[in-house]
Amino acid sequence: MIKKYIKDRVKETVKQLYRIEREVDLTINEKFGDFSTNVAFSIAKEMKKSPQEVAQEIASKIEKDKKFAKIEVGGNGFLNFFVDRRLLALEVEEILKMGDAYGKSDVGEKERVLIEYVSANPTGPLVVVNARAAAIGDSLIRILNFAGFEAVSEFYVNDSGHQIDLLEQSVRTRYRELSGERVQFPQNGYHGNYIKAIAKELLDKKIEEFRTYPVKKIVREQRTTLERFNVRFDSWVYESKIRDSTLINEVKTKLKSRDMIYEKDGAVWIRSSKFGDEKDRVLVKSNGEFTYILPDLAYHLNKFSRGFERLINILGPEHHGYIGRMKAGLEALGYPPENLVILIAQQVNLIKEGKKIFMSKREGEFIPMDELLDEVGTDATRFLFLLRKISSHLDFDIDLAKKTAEENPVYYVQYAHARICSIVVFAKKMGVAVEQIGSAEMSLLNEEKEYGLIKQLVTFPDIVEGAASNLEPHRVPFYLIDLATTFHNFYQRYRVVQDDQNLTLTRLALVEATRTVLKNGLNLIGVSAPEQM
RNA sequence: GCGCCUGUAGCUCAAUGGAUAGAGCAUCGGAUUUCUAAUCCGGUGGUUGGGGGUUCGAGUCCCUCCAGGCGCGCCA
Repeated sequence: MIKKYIKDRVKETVKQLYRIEREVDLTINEKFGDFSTNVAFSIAKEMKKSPQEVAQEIASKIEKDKKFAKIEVGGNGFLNFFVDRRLLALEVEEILKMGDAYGKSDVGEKERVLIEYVSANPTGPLVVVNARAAAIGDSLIRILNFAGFEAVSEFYVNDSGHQIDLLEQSVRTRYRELSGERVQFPQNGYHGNYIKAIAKELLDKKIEEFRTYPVKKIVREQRTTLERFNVRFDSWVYESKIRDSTLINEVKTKLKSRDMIYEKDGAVWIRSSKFGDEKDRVLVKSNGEFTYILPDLAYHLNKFSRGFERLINILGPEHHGYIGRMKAGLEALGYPPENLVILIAQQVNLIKEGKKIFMSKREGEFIPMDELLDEVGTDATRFLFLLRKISSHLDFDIDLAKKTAEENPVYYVQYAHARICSIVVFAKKMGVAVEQIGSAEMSLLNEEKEYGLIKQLVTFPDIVEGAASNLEPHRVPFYLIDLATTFHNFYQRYRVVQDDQNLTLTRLALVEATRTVLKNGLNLIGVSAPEQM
């Protein structure tokens, strides 16, 4: 907990000297000591002193602490800490002791968060774009829970409305065709082959159920695909249930009592423009049907009523217009809009044979997620999608993905893990008492590369915290690549298993700590940590 | 026309407002009698789309222009 120690020490000193509270961030930069902070800059402004002056004051105050070999003030005002080597080495013991729990924290303060993602219409198989949302959502859940939040995942099944009517008509038509009738295919119907397969199944089983049967089957298949992708939802909520409940009326009544709805042109409107939406929206069409807004508001109210403090929705870019509407709607109902966070996972352009593919589920042109998993694999696909910020647009060349599956950095990280496993196996074979690494003599660590590895390891908890509080899962795989690089470099330069038994045990402890962090990190992004490759 | 997202090395992408903008791929050159060469080391490669501003400090924030993507329905 050396980083925490430095942070606390600086915070405490700042408080004593200037009577103010400051958060302290530590960064690693090889050129400037072990850990650095820029805390003096912000204080300098308030105290009307120069950053160097402030940094010097803090440094002088801490200097007598034996835990630091040296504290330097950079020319511009950075504080650079040089940590006592023995202390750094002890961090390895800490990691081994914590094991699977290393990196966990309680920054989330048990905040109850619901993440809704994928939520694809039950009108066809999941496609490649869904994989991006799935990878992001599932990893966020894992990261948030590791960081002390209470995060739960949910899939909302839109099993009502226009698109389901179309699904029903499409299946019915194919069924009749198969029965030998000549029928016209519905306009805007779903053309995919899976529709014919379902119709065939119905015919074989002699079931004439064109609505609930296809929906159930498609949802079941979507779930199977997600499980293949290491994604499991805590709950599945059906739009039909929300519509049937008393919730819709509650929303209407509540809006009415707050004078948030009115009638115009035979339709019922919500005054969403009062809360920043571009314009008012229709809730009930003049033909009496609901638009999607009413059930969606009811659904979000339902989420809040289950005790969630923050709702996170992961949506595609074509839905960004939805943000203003939904927030305005919630505000009209008296809920603070900032409790709804909508993450737009930017689009995935599929490139095949150098050309962008126009994807339409309705026309039956799309690449199923299952095909991607067959060809690229779960680990590589997850890593590939997570290796980008949520807001970054992404051209996904499926041919290249297949071809470069072997060059995927995920294998680089996994290889580091497998390598360590094989070192341990080798050590055992050589008669090293591997089970005693817990009591290895850490002061035997003596090389800068060894300390460099430790410094990288102790950064992991910060990475998890940062990824959680900023909702940025990509920080984890990037960190893992860095860690693997540091490890491979160390491995190339120094032998772990060698003549000196004590040093062997010490280095085994170091690489085992590395393995622990690699494994914990891979687990956070739902990627496996193989013991051999 | 209005709104959201994006623009960083040849390509794909990083960089809580912090020190000399970093990785991978590609390319060029090296490393293994030893725990996995799916590895390591080094070289080449940049006016961070253009222009202004804010400040101790801007790839990051503000304004403006340019380019690309996506939205702007009583569809979801």
